[in-house]
Amino acid sequence: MSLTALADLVSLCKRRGFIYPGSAIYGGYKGFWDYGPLGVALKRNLKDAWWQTMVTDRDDVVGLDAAIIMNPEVWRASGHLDSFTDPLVECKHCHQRFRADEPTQLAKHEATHDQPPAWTEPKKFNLLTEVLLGATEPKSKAYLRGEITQGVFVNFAHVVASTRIKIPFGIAQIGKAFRNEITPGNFTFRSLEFEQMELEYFVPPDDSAAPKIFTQLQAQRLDWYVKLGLQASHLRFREHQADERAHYARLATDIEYHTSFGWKECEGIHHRGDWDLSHHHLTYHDPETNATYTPYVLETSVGVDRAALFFLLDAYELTADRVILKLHPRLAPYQVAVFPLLKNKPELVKTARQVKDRLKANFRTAWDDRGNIGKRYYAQDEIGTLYGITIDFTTLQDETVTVRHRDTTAQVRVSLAKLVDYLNHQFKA
RNA sequence: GCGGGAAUAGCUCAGUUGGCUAGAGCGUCAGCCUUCCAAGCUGAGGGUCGCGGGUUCGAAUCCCGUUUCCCGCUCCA
Repeated sequence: MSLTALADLVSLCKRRGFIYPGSAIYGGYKGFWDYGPLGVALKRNLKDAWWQTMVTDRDDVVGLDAAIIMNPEVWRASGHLDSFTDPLVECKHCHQRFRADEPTQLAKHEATHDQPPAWTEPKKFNLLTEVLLGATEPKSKAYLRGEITQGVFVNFAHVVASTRIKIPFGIAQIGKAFRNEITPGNFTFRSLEFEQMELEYFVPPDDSAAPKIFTQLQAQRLDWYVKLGLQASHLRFREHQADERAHYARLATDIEYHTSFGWKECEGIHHRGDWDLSHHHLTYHDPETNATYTPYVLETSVGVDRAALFFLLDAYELTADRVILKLHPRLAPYQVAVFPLLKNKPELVKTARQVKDRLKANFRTAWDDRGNIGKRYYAQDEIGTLYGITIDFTTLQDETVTVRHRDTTAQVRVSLAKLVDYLNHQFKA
């Protein structure tokens, strides 16, 4: 299957209310995006699915929601004030910019010029976003969190003390993070404000056991995407080489998705060792062995906006006569839509309303009575609604409705009494 | 930041060598029609032509500045 062109999706997202450019009426604002009615529904469904798998379904994981702004000392201890920077140099011949700390890339570029290499002095870009706090001068400088992870570490001892959870265990969190990216772009793929879903999993500092758990985590995470409908052939792992790992990582693997603009990272899985807890001077006391140690941390960090983008790209299908968004029932903004066959026949509209009211208790349900029936099918296909329920004149006689499937356009008649069961069965399959 | 392209209605665009009240199709809304796969009928609403300055009797159109978007390069959710 061909890859979805990003421009097609951007257009659909704006037109139908998934994602709009940020601050659009003032000309936009680079690196920021707003989610419309359908986009926020998709994103919420995605986060719910993740929380279900990573927290609710597990006995060894608890949730957390830490503050976005923390004591700046957190970022000093975590190493982000020093290491969360990209030293860049610019080639004086062609003005292209490169990371100063990647000699192989620099050498490769130097080879493309006949002239001797000429680089500008390295310039540091700290990715942390500064904020000024305080109602009166002088204000104090703080930072918007550059990753949500640190909120877990600073609460590690609280969670241990206030719950009865024991290592191995995890703390999960979903929330916004901010980075002064040098070049945002590719739609929502890289933006200055973005949302993350992360699990920090604490294990004993055992160098033979931890990598095994790390490997299991990789497999679990890949499986999550496939179960929610991403094509397995569009996903892959990419191991980080030693020289590209983040400052905290002992092992790092990305889950990447195949886009029209290349294989792009969706999720990072890191073996953070004891980097964070030891820098925050945190230890764990094992009540059974009476030992005290600094646990290792295995982390999985999903970019929610990236995942949403990739699910949209993967679901987008352009056929000869329609656009279909083949979203998984778990993720689609609407699961079903209810139509009166004709809107100028009050008895059809009244019955359709009753059906809609009944379904909305069980499913995310849309209503549409514009134009004609084909138009409504088209419009619902385009936003991923799985089933169209049409109330027609036969419904008034025998209490059956037409159920039309998004992907196949096949129709079956189902009795109103069995409709909820029928749909539940379809969504489970 | 550098190179290239662009900005006119919600979307896709037209707008002549500067010159009538800036247009079209689609979409939206209202009404009509329509007994299952959009693009039938009638009407309405919607734009200080990205923003700021300049030239001119007159600027969407010419000049300067600026912002934003798209493609490429470095940026590890």
